[in-house]
Amino acid sequence: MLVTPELLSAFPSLKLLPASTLSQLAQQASVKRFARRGVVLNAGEQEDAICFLFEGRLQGVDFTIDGREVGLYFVEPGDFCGELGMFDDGPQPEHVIALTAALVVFIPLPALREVTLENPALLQALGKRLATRVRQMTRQRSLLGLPNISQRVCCQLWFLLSGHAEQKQKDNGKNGEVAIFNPPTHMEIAIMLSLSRESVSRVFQVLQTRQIVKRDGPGKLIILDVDCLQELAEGKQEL
Amino acid sequence: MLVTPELLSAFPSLKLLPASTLSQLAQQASVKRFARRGVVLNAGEQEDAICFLFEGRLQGVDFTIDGREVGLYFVEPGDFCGELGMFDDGPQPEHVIALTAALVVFIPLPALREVTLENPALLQALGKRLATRVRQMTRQRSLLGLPNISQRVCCQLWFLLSGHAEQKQKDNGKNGEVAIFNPPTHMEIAIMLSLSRESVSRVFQVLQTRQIVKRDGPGKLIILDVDCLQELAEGKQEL
DNA sequence: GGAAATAAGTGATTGGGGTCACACGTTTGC
DNA sequence: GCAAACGTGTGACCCCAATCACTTATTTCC
Repeated sequence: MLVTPELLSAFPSLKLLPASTLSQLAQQASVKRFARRGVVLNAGEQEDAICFLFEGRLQGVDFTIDGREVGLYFVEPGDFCGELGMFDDGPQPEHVIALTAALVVFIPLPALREVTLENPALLQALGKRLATRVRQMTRQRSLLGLPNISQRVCCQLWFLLSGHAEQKQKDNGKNGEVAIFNPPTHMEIAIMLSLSRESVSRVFQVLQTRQIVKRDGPGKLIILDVDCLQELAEGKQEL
Repeated sequence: MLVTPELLSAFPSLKLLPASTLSQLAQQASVKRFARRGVVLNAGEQEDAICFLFEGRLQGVDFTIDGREVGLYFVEPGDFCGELGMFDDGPQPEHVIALTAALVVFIPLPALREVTLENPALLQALGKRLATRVRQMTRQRSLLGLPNISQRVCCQLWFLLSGHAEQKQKDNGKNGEVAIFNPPTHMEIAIMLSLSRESVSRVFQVLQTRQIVKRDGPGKLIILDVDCLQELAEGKQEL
């Protein structure tokens, strides 16, 4: 599949580049389709491109030494991943897999490096992404320190909510309802929080009977009582 | 206290700047002494400077919502911290406190930003630091997923070892001995790993009776059996 | 130097959450 | 359309690590 400059300009971080630069990048870029569970980036390998996600949903995952999967972060359309190599040539620290069928644009690192020489703004954008990532990881890290299990789960839900503010608000226009779209499965939440799947399931059970959240089919989790969820997340209230 | 360009050039990431730039930065920089436990950077505040550590030892710490302290990373002399603001103007995500008396050089962000316009290499250096940080956090994160407690502790020791490779090797010249200098206290290890202090203490007890590690006064932890520690860290051996 | 704070060692107790073992509904994919 | 895979709900059991409650170094700091 061919990559057009127009396609590239769909990405916020690339939009600021001059048209000539974009078409130059487009020539070296390639597009790849991934099936659900497809491996986009491999941990440990020195990847030679940054991946810009056009459609679908990716997740950064890691594996503990004993082989258990650990979810780290999500990549939504318009976002990118694999940017670490731009700065230190080190290996990709975590795997990136497709949660749904996905369309990914690969732009080789050397091409991008060349561009950054004349466009420090791009370097700045990549750095900003890294900074965001560090902030996210710090938040996530502090989550794992919580001794109370339900608080951990509620906090994670809270993060998922604030992480997708755009989506939430779009839906807000309809009837003020707040929801998480494509919520992680219980298993995914469990590995994100170093819990067992059953424990997550039990917490959800309580949240549902208490009318704090409600499932609306797969792919949509409605938050009925946002304030309560926040208080649970902050430990001001016990479940 | 006055900041000289020579002082600044002691920092690897600044050394690559031209002398004129350095003296320009030096004029705007300031030095501050901190006592043990002094607060160098405050979480939540939009700090306006990057801190270069000249001497002493700093630690990035966070607090869980319920008020417990969580150790995140260490800053050693020559290194810096507070670089996140360079990229996104966001608040400092975690506190940075002095573990020992420390001497810190503050360089205001605006001054640094100006410099990066002409020296993308500096931006690259800051980015590299961020990248390293992401890698560290990823490793640390995967640590927290380990179900086995002793493995967690051993893994952490293993990280501390590889993190200070320089120090280790310097000492290696003496008699092939491997050691961790200024090791975290049991309490500090506990909060890094979301464990109780007592549990860490008990793991250390076993490690010592098994002659795998040995205390050499405060400030030095000798690793007697590096291979064994590695196997414990990797879960190939049970404690 | 002596008091106070900090670090570390250790046993007893206990309860939270992991694990196991199922049942059940819902997708996915031949 | 049916089987297999996946996601979820739930009870029983039980073990491991947190907690508590001490003691004993070791540092730090007036």
